[in-house]
Amino acid sequence: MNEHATLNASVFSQLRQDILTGRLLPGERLRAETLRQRYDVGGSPVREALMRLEAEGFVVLEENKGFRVADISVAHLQDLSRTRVEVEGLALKWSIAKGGVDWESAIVASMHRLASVPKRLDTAGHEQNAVWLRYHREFHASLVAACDSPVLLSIRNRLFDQAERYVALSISAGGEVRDDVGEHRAIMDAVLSRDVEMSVVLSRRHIERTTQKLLAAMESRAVSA
Amino acid sequence: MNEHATLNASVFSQLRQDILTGRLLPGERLRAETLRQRYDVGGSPVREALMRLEAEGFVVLEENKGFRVADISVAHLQDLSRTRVEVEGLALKWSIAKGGVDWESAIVASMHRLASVPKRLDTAGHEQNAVWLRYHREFHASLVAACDSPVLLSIRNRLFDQAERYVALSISAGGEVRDDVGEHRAIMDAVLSRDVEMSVVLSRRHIERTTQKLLAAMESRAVSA
DNA sequence: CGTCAAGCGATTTTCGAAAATTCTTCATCT
DNA sequence: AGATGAAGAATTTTCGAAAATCGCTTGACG
Repeated sequence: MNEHATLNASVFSQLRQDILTGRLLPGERLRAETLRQRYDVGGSPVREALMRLEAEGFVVLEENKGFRVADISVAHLQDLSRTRVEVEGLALKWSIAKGGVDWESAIVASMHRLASVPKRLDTAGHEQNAVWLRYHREFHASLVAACDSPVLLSIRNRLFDQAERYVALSISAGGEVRDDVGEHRAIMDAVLSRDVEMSVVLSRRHIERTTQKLLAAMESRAVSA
Repeated sequence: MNEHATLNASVFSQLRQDILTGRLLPGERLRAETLRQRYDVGGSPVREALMRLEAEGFVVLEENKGFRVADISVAHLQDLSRTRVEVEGLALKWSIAKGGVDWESAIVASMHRLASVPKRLDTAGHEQNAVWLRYHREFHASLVAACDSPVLLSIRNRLFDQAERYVALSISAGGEVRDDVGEHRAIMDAVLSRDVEMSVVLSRRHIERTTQKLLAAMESRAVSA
């Protein structure tokens, strides 16, 4: 894809992806030598990538003791959820206020794409999970795309990614992800009819329900690796 | 202070401070060699610190072309402000809901400290400006300290720091900062009487008024260095 | 038997120099 | 004159090794 990118950037996105999709587990130690081999680069790019990820909250640095993948916890997921409900709601509100026709069509388009992914996901190939996750992210992104606030959007995206890590971990640990096409369509309808109140409520419920599933999944199996 | 910290951490906080207080100006180029001399360290700590600052939005990296101090703009300040009003309001709401007596006393204490700083600040020593800025930050932090949401708080802090950069730049460019003890006391009273509605409104007005002053200052003198 | 300290191996952190890239200058050609 | 492009300078990016730090083992001593 992006072949001419700098090594640091490449390691950054790979590492980020590996953490986000659960290929690197929460709490896992990130030894410099191991990572250098894994991505076939020197120490500097690795270290720089880790620093960026630390600022984004995907990685934790204990001084002179090295990096670890950020831990997950019930408390953190709940906190994330609470905050996300508010931020997503706000972004939705602003987006509805400012969105035009092209914004609407983009929503319809991404909804269509999301709905096109086959339903059974849990035990099906990782391939399809990845596709669904991508369309799902893009659908939700399209809803708030018109909010016209880079600051708010970057916050939203950060929170979304953090939450998606829990989803990915829950999937990769054998959990099934609900593909509530209906739920998404309801949100879309509310948004397209410019019903702020309803949109925010449905968005909140959507997030809260997902959180409930994730919490259940976390409690069922031992949380710690 | 923290003598045993790692070099990277030291450079990070110094660099951050230099940007936040306007010793390094928006858009200014950050050459590796210059910074190495300035902080008397090798290239690695500098680079790593810059990467972290980039993720925090204080620095911009153009690949293979180096780092620059993040630009400021009217649009960004307005966006920041709008977002901050909402986030700060939410944090206030949650804090009021959960705060106990110790939270209240901490607020009273920091209000007292803030009010103790002499009024005339503009042309007075940089020293006093720094003290006021610190007490000001601590006062506002104490208001939301009980919100019990690390996620929301970290967002709030990030936004606060970004906004403070505009304040510092406006001061260092010769502007005067209003020290509205009354305004702060009004917020405190509303918060301590657990009047969420009033607290949020006053908080909003406080932020918006500051923003107006900053915008005026930005337009009066040429924005670009 | 337990505690403490010294030493050793493993790991992180930092440096200095090599490799790669971008920017500048200047000569050449149309 | 203007455009083109190739050599050289400045700067960023990356590497590999040195320096510093941490954690553990081992052995001495109370």
